[in-house]
Amino acid sequence: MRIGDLAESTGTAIETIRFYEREGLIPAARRAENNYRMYTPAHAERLAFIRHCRNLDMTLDEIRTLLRLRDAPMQDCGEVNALLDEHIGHVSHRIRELRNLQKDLKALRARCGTPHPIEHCGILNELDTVAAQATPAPPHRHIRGTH
Amino acid sequence: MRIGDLAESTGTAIETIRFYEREGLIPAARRAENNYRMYTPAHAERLAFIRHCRNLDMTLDEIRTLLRLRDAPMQDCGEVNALLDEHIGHVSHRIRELRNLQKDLKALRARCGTPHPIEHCGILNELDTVAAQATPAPPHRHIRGTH
DNA sequence: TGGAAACCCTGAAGTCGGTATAGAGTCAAG
DNA sequence: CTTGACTCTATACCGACTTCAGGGTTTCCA
Repeated sequence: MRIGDLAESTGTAIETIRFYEREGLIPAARRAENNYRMYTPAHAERLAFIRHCRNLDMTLDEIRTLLRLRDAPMQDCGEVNALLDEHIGHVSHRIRELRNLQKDLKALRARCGTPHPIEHCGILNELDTVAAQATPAPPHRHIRGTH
Repeated sequence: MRIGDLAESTGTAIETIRFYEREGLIPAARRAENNYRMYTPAHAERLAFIRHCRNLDMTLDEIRTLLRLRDAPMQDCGEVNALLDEHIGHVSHRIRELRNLQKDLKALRARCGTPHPIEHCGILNELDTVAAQATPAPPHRHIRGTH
């Protein structure tokens, strides 16, 4: 299986696969004579696992931990449970934040029903004067990922 | 007003102020003889505006647009309304996504009530086998911003 | 058979919104 | 006169990729 096939079968961009290899998330593939990467079903399985975790918005570090645990089948899975619980907590927290944000945005939007000259725009005036006490956003947040 | 005063009065890190200057969000400050940046209340106002917008999770590009509109008080503010509506749409969309995510995560978590040996862990098995059809996450999402 | 299209490779830089660090200059107080 | 607080520039770093430049390889179709 070549990298394009693996990409298609797992819904992953080719560059992302090479990136995961560099990051050590998937083992380096055996190379064919022309230096093309050749993959086995085991690679596809592991990559599918990773993509599923990414679909659940886990970080690559979290996924690395899960992979490590998965590769050591002797221990018990308490750590897996804990990681998942923590992740669920992160998501809940972010949802609460975004709901507060939404409340503020809608209140702001209500300041201006129909277009006015800009100098009398309720929205810009509010953004000018009001200190932002509600939901002070921590740095490095993304609402949307595209673009 | 020196940069430290401006930083304190607006709750902005000094490095962030210099970063905004490089990005063209605030005009370059006049320099004192010792090459220190000297700010006026007008700078503080503009920076407060920017920080308020950031607290509402707007991108720097969105803020640039708002600043441009604000600086041209002749036109009407229909574009301001539209930008805000679009932003509210982004936030709503993200909340819906995260709620779906949360549903999936909780279903996954329910697969493993108490620790088992890892090879029988319901969570890892589910992550292995289930294709991720629910909420396929677009790239570049952050649930949490800290760290 | 030839040449274009489709695939693959490496390495490096760009994205976003900052944060952190190194190394140096400036200024006021003790 | 030295200590500490403040400022400056320039550069690198964060996550999770994406994009680009510049090349090699394979496959398809006329």
